[in-house]
Amino acid sequence: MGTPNTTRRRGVRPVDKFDARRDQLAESALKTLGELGYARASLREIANNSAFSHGVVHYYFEDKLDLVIHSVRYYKARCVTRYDSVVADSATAGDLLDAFGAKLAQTIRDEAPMHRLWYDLRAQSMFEEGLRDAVTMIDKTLEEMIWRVVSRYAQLEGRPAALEPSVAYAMLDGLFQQALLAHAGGSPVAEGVLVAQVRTVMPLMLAPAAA
Amino acid sequence: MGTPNTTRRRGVRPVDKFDARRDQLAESALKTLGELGYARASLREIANNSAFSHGVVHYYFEDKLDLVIHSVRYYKARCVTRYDSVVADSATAGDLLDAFGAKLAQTIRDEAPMHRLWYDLRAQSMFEEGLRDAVTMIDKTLEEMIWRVVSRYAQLEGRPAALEPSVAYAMLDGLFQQALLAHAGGSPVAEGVLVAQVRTVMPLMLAPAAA
DNA sequence: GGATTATCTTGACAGTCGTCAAGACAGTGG
DNA sequence: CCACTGTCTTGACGACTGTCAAGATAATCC
Repeated sequence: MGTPNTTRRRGVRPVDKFDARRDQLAESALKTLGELGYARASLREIANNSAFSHGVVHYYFEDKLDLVIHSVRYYKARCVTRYDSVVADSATAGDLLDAFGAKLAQTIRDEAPMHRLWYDLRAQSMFEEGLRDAVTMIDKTLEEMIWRVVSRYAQLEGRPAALEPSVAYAMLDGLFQQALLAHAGGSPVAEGVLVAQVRTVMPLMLAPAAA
Repeated sequence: MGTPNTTRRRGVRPVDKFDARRDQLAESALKTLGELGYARASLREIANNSAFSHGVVHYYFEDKLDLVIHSVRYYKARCVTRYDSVVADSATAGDLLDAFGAKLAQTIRDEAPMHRLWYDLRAQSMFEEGLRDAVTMIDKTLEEMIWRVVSRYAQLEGRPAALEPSVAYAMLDGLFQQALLAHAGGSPVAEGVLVAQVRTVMPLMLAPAAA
């Protein structure tokens, strides 16, 4: 038997070969989790959708929670930069709204499974203590991601934002969630509706324009 | 063996004795579901928290989904009138905001398990086709419930609402969900924060006051 | 009261789950 | 070449799941 799972630390031989496998398993886990959700995605099914067998999971992870948390952290680390180009490349407030809307629509279209998994886990965290810390942390980084967009929008518009970051995030997240729900229900116009809604709501987040 | 479960129809003997037991089981199911969530609440555990044994569930319900859907429908039918007194009893816009905030805070405090269950089921509906119709329908009635508050608020304020019902609902639902998350995480101020946030956001939903 | 129905309990079924341990295999260092 | 360590597979365990069927109990009707 080799050394146990996550108690393994750098400094021993293969250094990051270990972490690379963890990420590889995380990738496969995300595929299955996005398909089936947290509760129905068994470790056997996750392993089946990978190059390995079901026993290997416990070689790289403490337990199912450890795998799931690592997986969603792994995903959100990439996902959190999704809107940075919107902030960087927009020269006017109108540009920003267009780019933001386009990215939101694309997210609904292309990454629906990942996001329904996120909402699943966030709800589970209210039941499962072990998920709470990771979820809270990720939610905070999402809030900061959204705030970069909103504050840049305020800057381009020349008016200060009138809402706190947490409020802006909660509102946009609510809209996004409804759109995802509609998309999951088969609505082909969910993304378009979301874009229009965001265009309506974003101006309300800034201090009123001087008359 | 008696007649099967839900294929039973009125017109036979006990008429509503059957439905009464269904509601009684739903009540017990809600207790367990609110405690454990959808995935971990087994039929045996639900029956244990009731006056009956685990086999009786299949006498009154087709399967687990049937029980869960009936339970959450049963709850939301009551819950959906929760804010009607806010609408009916408020004489001014300020009164309404106070009453609305107080009810929201009370809901977070007293009915947190029911609402985390609701968010759990709504997320599950994106994975489980069988939940989708019931969830969509309930979500619509919640939207209408919120809209009664918002439109009454607009009326008292003398300004028309500037948002569609779906947008108003999504925004407030997003705020409520964040508050519930914080409450579940142990924050003792979650309700108070929510009240303040709602006070900030509600005016933004109306057309700007004339200068 | 007896017969018939409705209701409820008990016990079992076929699966699935997370977890773990024993051993196979590969690669490396001596 | 041997020993050793890291990696992975296989098979098993106990527990739990939704579902169902057979029989006990209670209620109802003739």
